[in-house]
Amino acid sequence: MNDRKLKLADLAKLAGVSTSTVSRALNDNPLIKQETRDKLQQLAKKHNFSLNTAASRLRTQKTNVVAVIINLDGDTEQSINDPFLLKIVGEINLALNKFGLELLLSNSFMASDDWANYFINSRRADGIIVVGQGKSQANIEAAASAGVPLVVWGDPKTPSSYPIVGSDNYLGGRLATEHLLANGAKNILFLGDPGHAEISERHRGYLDAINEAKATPHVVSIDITSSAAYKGINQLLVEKGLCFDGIMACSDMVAFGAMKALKERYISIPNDVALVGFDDIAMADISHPSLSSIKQNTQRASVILVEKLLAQLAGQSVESQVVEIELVNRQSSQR
Amino acid sequence: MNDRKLKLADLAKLAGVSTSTVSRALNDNPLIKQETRDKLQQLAKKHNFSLNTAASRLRTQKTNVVAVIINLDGDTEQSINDPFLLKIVGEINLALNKFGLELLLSNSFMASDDWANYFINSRRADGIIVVGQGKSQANIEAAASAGVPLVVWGDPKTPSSYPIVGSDNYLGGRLATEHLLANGAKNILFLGDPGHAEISERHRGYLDAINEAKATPHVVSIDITSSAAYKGINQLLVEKGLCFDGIMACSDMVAFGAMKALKERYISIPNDVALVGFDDIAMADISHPSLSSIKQNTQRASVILVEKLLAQLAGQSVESQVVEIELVNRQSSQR
DNA sequence: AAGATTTATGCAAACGTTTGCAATTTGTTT
DNA sequence: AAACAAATTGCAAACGTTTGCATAAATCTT
Repeated sequence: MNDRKLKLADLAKLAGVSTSTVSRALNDNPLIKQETRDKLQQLAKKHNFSLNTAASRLRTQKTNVVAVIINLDGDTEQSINDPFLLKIVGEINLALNKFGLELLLSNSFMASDDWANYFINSRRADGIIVVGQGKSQANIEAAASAGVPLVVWGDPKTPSSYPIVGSDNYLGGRLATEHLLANGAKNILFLGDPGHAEISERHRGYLDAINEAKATPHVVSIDITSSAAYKGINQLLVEKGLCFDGIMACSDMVAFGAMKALKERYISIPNDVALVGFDDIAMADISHPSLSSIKQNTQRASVILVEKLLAQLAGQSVESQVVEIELVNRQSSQR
Repeated sequence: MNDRKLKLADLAKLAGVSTSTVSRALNDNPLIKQETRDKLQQLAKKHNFSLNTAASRLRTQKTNVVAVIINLDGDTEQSINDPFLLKIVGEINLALNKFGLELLLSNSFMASDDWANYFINSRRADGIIVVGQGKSQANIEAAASAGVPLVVWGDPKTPSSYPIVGSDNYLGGRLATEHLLANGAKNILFLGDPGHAEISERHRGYLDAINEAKATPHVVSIDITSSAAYKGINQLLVEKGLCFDGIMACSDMVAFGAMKALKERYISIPNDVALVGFDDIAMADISHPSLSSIKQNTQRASVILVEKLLAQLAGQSVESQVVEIELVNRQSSQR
């Protein structure tokens, strides 16, 4: 770094014009003659100039920043390490960049009660994307009705005053279960936590499919982590033996936990037990047997989340939206 | 939201004091009488007041924001989905929060050449944490010597003018290999890309261990993804048959790719081939067989990264640092 | 009890942009 | 060529904090 930081005024002096002109030129304002704009933009590039965002945010009252909050329930172990959550964050980041926005990441602020205030009132960000409804929707509802620009990744069918974007979890649960039934499974376990918003929908889908097939539902309610799944299936096997021949797991990580418990007892997947997961994380394809799963279109969902947030910031009213979902058929359910 | 946004001046009027007093009180400045401070802080809380960060950043020239850049090589497929990279980001976020800093996430800006300028000159962030050296260190070097406050997660033994924090990759490679040798493996493959900074160190460790044991090294050079590993091992098996009895994989994801190829051919792990990965991601524990791996202490590393960045911002000169590393012994290498 | 300290508060000038309005230049019409 | 319209630029006032310095109030000193 040669000299100290240039400001707009310095650049203006260098070019022999006013700061207003430079400001407008750099923002490509058509008020300024094209020729002047080009010249000034080149000059800026040459001197490695960039606007002071603090000043410009102060003046415009806009930040072009979106806060992304990973909303983990305090009482679950589903952690920041969950590959699916992190995948979503990655996708959201790309989507935001596409719109010229930046991503302020937060995973611990949801706990403090005034998170909305913290981000919005303080003008740290223009809006908030919450990843995951968890069990505590009241929290979000309060912020939304207080006027905080807010969109949520979660279950779009949850009634809410804020827009929720997410997969058709009901359909996902149904598809997975029907697929297991079609592959000859009769006693299908639902493995997950039906108290959790998104998962309760998957559970509904599971139940409907089971009932239509006149089969018997059986829910193993566990915390949504692989280790809880491992323990849960293990315990079930110990207590009741192999009393099932299919598992609909509420996430891929949960499915892997179950898979481990089964493999350890030499129970064949998919022959003895057929297995379908949810999320279609990278690992699903690389595990052995590969894991059939319900694929959520996170990429599309991320773009929609951002669009809805922008629309909301522009004063439009926005609705929840379902994004398509797809069964990816792999070895774990094939027979 | 009832009325429009409060500012410092409004709060001051409400309390019947000057804005200076309120400002100082909210920043817990000892110039202000304790009693007054308490009173004003309560008032602020009551009215849900928070400072406009744009204004305060403009005035103080500090943002308390750190930009985190995920540095992916353009030509590798090691993607934003790599669980390990994302895990690190999560840990860094926690570490930053601990110091009262915020995290601005970026995974696509490394491509544009003036990223440092973009973040620092524009006062979007006070400093930068780059996750991963990739193959393009020149890029970072240039920024660092231009005076950009910068720390890197990578291989600390790489000579550099900027501080690098990371695991003892050489030792990791050595430990993994020695462990395989101790478990009776004679022909151990190194699976990974020795052109990559961190991995080249692991490779060195591998080589030294192999040579000391008077064994023969064999490198399968692949892109560091599970699918490349899968294909690589598959191809090797097709062309030369089972010509090895141990694999040191340069990451867990790579190990899983290899594992799949082996399992598909009913090659037993660990009996026919012993396997050790690197990173110790969550999946290592839940796979079957569970994957032995070299565990990187990402939590500690993250704190150190932040501390070093802060020290650098305070004008101190900082050095690269190695964080401890540990072999986690699981089924995939046990015999 | 009056001066000398110490403690607590207020004044006002920055920080670097953006933008409504006024002023200037250029082009168009009669 | 004068009068008008359109295009281009500049002036100056915000945006909401923080902080050096000056001032006022309280405490101490002799």
